[in-house]
This record gives sequence, structure tokens and C-alpha cells, in this order.
Amino acid sequence: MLDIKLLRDSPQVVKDGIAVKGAGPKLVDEFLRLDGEWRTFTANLDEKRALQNKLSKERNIEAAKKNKEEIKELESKLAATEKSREEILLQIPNLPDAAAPRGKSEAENKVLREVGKKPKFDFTPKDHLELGEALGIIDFETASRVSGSGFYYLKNDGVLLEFALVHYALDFLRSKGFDLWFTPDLAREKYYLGTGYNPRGPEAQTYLIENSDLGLVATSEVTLAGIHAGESFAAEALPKRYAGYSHCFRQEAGAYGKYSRGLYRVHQFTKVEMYVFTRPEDSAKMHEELLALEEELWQGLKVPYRVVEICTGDLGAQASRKFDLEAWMPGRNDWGEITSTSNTTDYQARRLNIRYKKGGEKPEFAHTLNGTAIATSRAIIAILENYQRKDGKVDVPKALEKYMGKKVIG
RNA sequence: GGAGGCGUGGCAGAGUGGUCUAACGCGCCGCACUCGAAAUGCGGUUGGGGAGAAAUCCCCUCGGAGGUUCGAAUCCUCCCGCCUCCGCCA
Repeated sequence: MLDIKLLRDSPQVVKDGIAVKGAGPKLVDEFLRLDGEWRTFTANLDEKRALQNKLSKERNIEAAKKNKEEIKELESKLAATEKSREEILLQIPNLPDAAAPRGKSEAENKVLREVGKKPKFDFTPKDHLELGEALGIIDFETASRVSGSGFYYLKNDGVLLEFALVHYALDFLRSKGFDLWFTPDLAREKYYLGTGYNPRGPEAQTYLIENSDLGLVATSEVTLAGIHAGESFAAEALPKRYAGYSHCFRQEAGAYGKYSRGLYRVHQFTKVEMYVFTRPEDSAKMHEELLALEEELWQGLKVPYRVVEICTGDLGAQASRKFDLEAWMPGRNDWGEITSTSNTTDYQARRLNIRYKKGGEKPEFAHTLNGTAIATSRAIIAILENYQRKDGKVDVPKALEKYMGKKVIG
């Protein structure tokens, strides 16, 4: 959610900002129209309420009764306008950072660097589906019967690999000063909305629980942000670096095709997520830190990857700037996204009312950032496909040996 | 799941229909006293919003949302959370 004052004072700044994200200026104009209406109603209503307080103190009951009717009428008008204004406001995306590359779509994302060497095979490499099934560590067929397509069972070494990845990421982040959180896999709707995940509508990702306002989280970003919703930090308490462990559930409606095969796009996976609360002046630097941490963690796994900076048209509503790590995936002979880190500035914080206060000063909204450490499903793809051997077995990355308790899968 | 109790400012805690502009205390901030500090004294101290060039004025906010009333922290309804007891359960 953007600052209403910014919209009022500098509508052109907002229009220009959201234009490069592909959002039209009409949103801003419509907002200003409704806001003007809202302000008129509010001023009138305040006046009538002041009168009501006065009449009531004077025990002028007759006049107060009459005035009350007018208040009620105005209140319902105000409520209707406020609701419309809110709906528009929520559709206005966060402004992109000046440093974010301009572009209309994914195609214009910018590759910053490649790190690590792609493996060279003296045989035809298999994809993770073939490897996983042959090794008896992933079972898609049974899962699709029991739970539907887009689900999977992990077995034996597949299970060890899943837990090894999680353990590796948690140890890594713990050593970098993060607090570790085991988070709820379900959360109330208001926190989805607060983080900008809309659980309803055609774009909905979220599974909702019937007869409740709970949904399965699509990322622990939701529950991590929610920890401090409505709170005001002391400035010295920031930054807060949190690492959240959760399962993630996504509907992925309509996402099919060869790029979505196997573990690449699934309804459930495990993720260790970084989430940080900072002061505004520190968030750009913190974003660099999160990206550096992702790189260090993935370099530790010795998986070749490249860093992609997301262009304005592909940023999404919440982010002002975003970087993805894409691992080399020999099975598709292409790169595939494995992490994503965003600076959401005060966009989520304003919605969730997360603030901080320097001694004596008025509280301001904090900035929040997020970044993937490990999403197990895609990490498993990257490891199986890059570490496969001619004999069909898979070497365990050095960094995971102590967690796996073995050096080879198969 | 059942029964009962509770939710008030940074903390603690009074207030059960109008004088609440929320007591007293602690903490915090400022000022005075002091060479400085402590102690003491005085003042300030939730957050949000509207009008105005400004001074300033006004509105909302006692877990949340509605309702009753001229008037609600206080009464009613629903929801959320916490506590106690009972039941059930990994």
C-alpha cells in the first residue's frame, strides 16, 4: 500500500513510477477523485460530530436527536467512499527503485553475472524426474493418484536430501545472525492481504480453509511479516533478521508445460525464507546483503547459477527491486529460478502497520525485505541434475555430506 | 469441544451511563535547582485523521467489528486473544 500523502502531493511521481510497471494513470486519478470526496465527507462529518458532542453536553436532546440522523446518513456515505478508495489504493503497486532496469516483461530482465561452471557430461544427462524415479527417491505417480497432479512423494535418500538442505540453510543463516523461526503453515486472510498475496480472484495462489478465514501459506513471508504487525520497534532494535521454515502451498492454476514438469512447479514444497525488518535508510544495503547471502549459500552447494535483476515490468506489486538466482538445470538445458529477493520498502509495512521510533520522534514505517534461502523442490532439481553420474547415481554436494550421512545417492 | 473469568496508555492499574479532557504510581522526555549528578519540584508523555498560510481548532481511538442511547471504557450481539477448570487427543 502506498502513502496517501504521496498520492495527494505528488500524483505525477506515482503515475510515472507505476507506468514502468505497466499500471495506468487512471488508478491515480480515480484515487484522487474518491479521496477528494472522502475529505469532503470527513470534514462535514467532523463538524456534525462536534455539534453532537456539544448538544449532548447541554442535554439538548431534541436537537441532538435530529442531528444524529444527519450523522448517520453522512456516515454511510463516507463508509461507501472509503471502501472504494481503499479498493483502488490496494491496486496501486509499489514504486520501482530508480536503479531497477526498465522493461516491459520477463524478457527484459537483466543477467548480471554467471557463477560456477556448468557440468560437462560425457553422456546424455537425465532430468530429475528420470533420475528421481530410477533412484527410488521421488514418486510422482503415486502422489498424483493420492493427492493429484503437482504433488510428489520423497523416499529414502530423497527424504534425507530434503532435510539436509533445510538443515544446511538453517545452520548457514544461524551463523549469519538470523533468528530461526518455525512458522505456522496456515494464517489468517488479513496477513495475506498485508503482504500483498490476494487469496481470491483469478490470480489466486492460496488454498483456503472452508468455514474459516485461514489459508495455507504460499510463503512464510506472510507469517514472518505478521509477527510484528501493528508493532512499533525501537530504532535500535532494527534490523531484525529472521529465517522462517515452512511448507508452502500454491494452486499454480493453469501452469502447465514442459517448464513446469516434475518438481519445478508443485503445489507443496518446503522453504527456508529470509525476512528482514529495517530502517528505511538501511534497506537498499540490506537487499544487497540478502542477495550476497543467497549467493554464498548456493556457492556452498557448488551449483552453477546466474544472477538476474528483474526489470520494472516484471517486479510484481510489492517489490521496488528484485533479484533472482537461477540455477543451471541440465535436464531442461536452461536456467531455472531457485531464489528471489525483494525490497518491498514500506509497502507491506504500511499495510501491516509495522513501524519504528527513534527516541522522542514520531514513529515511521519500517522497510521489509524477503529472500529465499532454500526452496527444497527446486534445490533438489538443481542438485540431482548437476551432480548426476554416468552410472545413474548422484554425488552428494560436499556441504551436505554431514547432513546426509553419505556421499552418494543410489 | 463444554463451563467460567479477563482484555484500559511504554509498564502497572483505577474507573460499571454524563464532571473521562481516563485517577494514582512507575518509566521516559524537557525545564528548574546543582560545578556535575542524585534527590526534589514543575511541565510534558497512545496513535491516527480533517480544516487552515499559520496560530490553532476539531474528529476518531479503552482487544476488533457492529448495535442501543441525546450521551458508551461502562449496556447488548458477534469475533479475536489470554487465564482457570472439565472433556478429548498426537
